[in-house]
Amino acid sequence: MIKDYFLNSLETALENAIKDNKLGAMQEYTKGTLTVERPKNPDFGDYAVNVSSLARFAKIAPPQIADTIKKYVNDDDNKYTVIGGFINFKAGEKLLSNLIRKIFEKKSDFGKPENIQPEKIILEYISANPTGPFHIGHGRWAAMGSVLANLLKFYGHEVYQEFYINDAGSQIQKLGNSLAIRIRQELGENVDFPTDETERKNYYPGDYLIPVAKKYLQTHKGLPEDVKELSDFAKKEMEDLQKALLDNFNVHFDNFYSELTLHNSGKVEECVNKLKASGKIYEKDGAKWFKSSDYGDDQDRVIKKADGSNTYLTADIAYHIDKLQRGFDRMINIWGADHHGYVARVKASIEALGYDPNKLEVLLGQLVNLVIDGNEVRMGKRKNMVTLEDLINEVGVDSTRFWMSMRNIDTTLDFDIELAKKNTDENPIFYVQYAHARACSILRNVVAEKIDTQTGEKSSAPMSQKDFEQLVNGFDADIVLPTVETARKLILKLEEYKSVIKMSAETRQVYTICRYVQELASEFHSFYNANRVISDDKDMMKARISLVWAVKTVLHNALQDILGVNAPEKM
RNA sequence: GUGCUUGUAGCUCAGUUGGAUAGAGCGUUUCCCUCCGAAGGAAAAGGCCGUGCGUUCGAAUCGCAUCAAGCACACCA
Repeated sequence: MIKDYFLNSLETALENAIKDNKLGAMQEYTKGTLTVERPKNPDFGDYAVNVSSLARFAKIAPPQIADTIKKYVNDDDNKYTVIGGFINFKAGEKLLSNLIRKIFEKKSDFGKPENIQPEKIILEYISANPTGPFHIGHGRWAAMGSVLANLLKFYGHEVYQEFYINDAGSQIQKLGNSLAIRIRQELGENVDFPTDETERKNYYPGDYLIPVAKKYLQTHKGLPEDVKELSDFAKKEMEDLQKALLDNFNVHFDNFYSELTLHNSGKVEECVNKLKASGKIYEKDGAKWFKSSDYGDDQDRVIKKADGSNTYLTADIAYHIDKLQRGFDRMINIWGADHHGYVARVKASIEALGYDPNKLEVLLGQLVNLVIDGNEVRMGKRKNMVTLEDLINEVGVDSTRFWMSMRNIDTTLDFDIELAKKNTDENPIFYVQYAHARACSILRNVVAEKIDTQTGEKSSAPMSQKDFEQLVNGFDADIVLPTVETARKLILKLEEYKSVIKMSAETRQVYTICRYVQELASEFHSFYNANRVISDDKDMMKARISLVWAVKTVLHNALQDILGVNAPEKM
């Protein structure tokens, strides 16, 4: 790639200069000191290296170092200029056109790194209670998680996506009790949820259990003797609902892991025993405590309550140990920021049980605010609850996925419903999809008969289908040469794709892909407005068609394969 | 009170790991279709990078302090 080529060229020049002893005491210099950046001012060039970082080794002023290195560069195809301590690089036509050839060669693999250490990763996200519908906050984890999974897979890792179902504990009983009330209401009884606030907390008074009650009565006469039967019924219904929604949202898990099976299999008890054996458990006030403070947690945690039951943490420890025992190299969890206090204690338990706590990587995500009519509506309050399903129905799958992924995970996300619905450039996903559709449209017109709207006269297509296929399948780098100068910025943006993928995958920040795709679309729209693709100049036309095809390919890859949204050919 | 996250243009946010004159989009103003999708493009205006010290050749970026916002501090899950 262009960037690597430039860096390589400078590094060899530098090494040769050192060999000739032109740069003073460079013993401490190690390869990798030089980094390539984009110059702020495009007049300087396409890429630049600041040699100031070498000054502390060489004890020579940066401009002089730059001059010396430049003298050792042996490359006539590209332009090197020195300004102050910077060596600027302007790629020659050959290098630019080769980049386009690369896209033609690699197609959907363009941007994939050549040699990375593949890891076996288990990615856990959403992990909600099966006690109700998803809210919009879950939507952020769903979108980000599935995009991250796509990204890491594309990057070369093996990714296993898992959803941990919190189906044990008191909330399931609450669910059953709530369903019981809904069923009695269906049977005509005059009952309702308690109005007293503290008592009401023992129920889920949302409307969503009404259809579940109706469904239950289709196969059952009335209330069962044991409320557990209702709990199980409602739980199953909620899980099915959640799974169906995820499917519709283009989020696909490899496994749904039930917390309950963890308890029933004895794995939780086993875990408690192992912790005991490690000597990190003590008793206080009738409960058993894990000395997590020995491993950096700010206080110790209860592992077994005074009544003999396990805490949520205990199960979660067992769950993470189970992941490790299944042989994963790395565990990545996406958790809401409200769980941040939880990270230290889980890591502590992993370490106490003899595993490497660094294998667990927790991505803490800030929450989502809904913006309606320009006003922020804070989520979390029950009365403001908007379900993910409502949101998707309102703004669509693609827009929801994109909006949920487009911000840094560390910042609270303002989801503006009105904007996300718009079919204009105010809505970034639309802008990007439009660029793709426009590229497709041009490629269609290239091989289509032209009809004059005034006279109705038909004229032959600018290019035959056969010639077009030949162009796309047997690409020759020289073809694109005539348009390289006019498309410099666009080609450089295509070049950037690989490093965006790399950075995004390594920092687990998926929003950079969303940004990139907007920037590429923007460069493409500019190019389109400045240059006619279809023209009588056959060489120029071929060159520009190749370029449009390359842009379309990269947009398509990023949209469909990574972001999991449509790359429409028409809209 | 303690911990985590965030303060950058009127609004929403980037800032490639410390480098050249601080960057986009929206909004505002002006211009661009006889012609491949104007659902687009070109340009202008708009900044004490929350505040104050410090670290060094050099800070939006690192450190300390401080102010403001959000979240969390259970034998709940």
